[in-house]
Amino acid sequence: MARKTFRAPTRAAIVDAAIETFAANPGASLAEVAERAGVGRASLHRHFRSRADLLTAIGHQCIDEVDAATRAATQDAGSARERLLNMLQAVIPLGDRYHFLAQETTGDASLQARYEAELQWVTDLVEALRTEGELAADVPSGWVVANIDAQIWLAWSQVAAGNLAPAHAPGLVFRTLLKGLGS
Amino acid sequence: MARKTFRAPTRAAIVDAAIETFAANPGASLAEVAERAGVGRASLHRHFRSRADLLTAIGHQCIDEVDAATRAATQDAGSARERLLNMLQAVIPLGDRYHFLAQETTGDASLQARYEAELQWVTDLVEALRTEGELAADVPSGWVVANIDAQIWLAWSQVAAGNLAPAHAPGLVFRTLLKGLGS
DNA sequence: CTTGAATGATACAATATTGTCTCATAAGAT
DNA sequence: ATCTTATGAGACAATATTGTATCATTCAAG
Repeated sequence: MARKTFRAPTRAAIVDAAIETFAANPGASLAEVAERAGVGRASLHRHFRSRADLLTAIGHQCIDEVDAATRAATQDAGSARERLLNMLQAVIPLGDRYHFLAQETTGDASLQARYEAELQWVTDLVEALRTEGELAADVPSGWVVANIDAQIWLAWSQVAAGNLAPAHAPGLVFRTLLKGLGS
Repeated sequence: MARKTFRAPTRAAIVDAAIETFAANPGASLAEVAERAGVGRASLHRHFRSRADLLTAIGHQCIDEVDAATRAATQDAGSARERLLNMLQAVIPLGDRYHFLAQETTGDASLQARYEAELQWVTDLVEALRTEGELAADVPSGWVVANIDAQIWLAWSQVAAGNLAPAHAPGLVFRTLLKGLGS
């Protein structure tokens, strides 16, 4: 009963390890995941009946984290512009997590709904940016949304590869999105 | 789709089918590839000893195509700015091909060398852009290179998804890269 | 200390994939 | 027509992965 509260959160450890493992190689075996989690393969199957179960749990975990980080970072923002920058600062470090939201196609309906809600949040942000005159009129909103997604993932991978300082990443993405790379 | 020759040699047909198949699902089986190529699985193995062999052949084929398209499109360009736009026009339609260059990690040394040469071409282009004053001083060249890669793939996938008109894609990417999405 | 739940190790069956092989056949060239 | 070559179909072994089951052990709670 209360036992699980105090014991090491093996379930969460497995999900964490799975996110890291699958981020590096989506085709990785469950044995690799278990090893990375420091857990026997049998225990993994005790927590997650099947590979699909694990993938679904990963999806929910990722949305939980991204949701929480985004909400906390943007609630005090005044303008959409500020909301974008704060969101970038919060989400870029979660790049691997964030990537799952866009990449992994799961059969779970509730997960799909949550992902679309997340996408809608970004779409709303883009519309707010447009209303505030931050966006060029001839740039489609869908392109802006796609670019935000891509830049978050790109920045994370550049940071992970050691090509970009973590502190500089959000500002650089913000600048690239709104003003581009030109002089 | 018009890329497919209607009476291609078997080997080329297999490589084409493999590119399409693996672009959609990198973990696809060789049976799926053979079926898509309209070829028996045994024949596939006659042309390519192993899965790794096929992947290497795909890599070389992709670099061949991207190389040829890039060279043809940029040889008459006067400025680096023009070279960038011409390159985007040539390469974005090859998005699936292009993606392999960045994604598939192969053990083949010669392939690796060719990929790095391709990367160097882009790096040289970026340096030329900088020399011509097209880039902001505070934007690292590595970030520009990474952005060009990402935008090519993004534009291709948006076109493939029907969210972006093929004719608009290169201009939109060019504009996004240099001036961003802001007003 | 005793108990009960969770775990690791291991064996196991079921399945999918890979790569090799054989054989009969179709297509093309001479 | 004959010969050569590539092919498709299928059998086959080897391997990897998945999911289940068993058993001894650990560890914390009572």
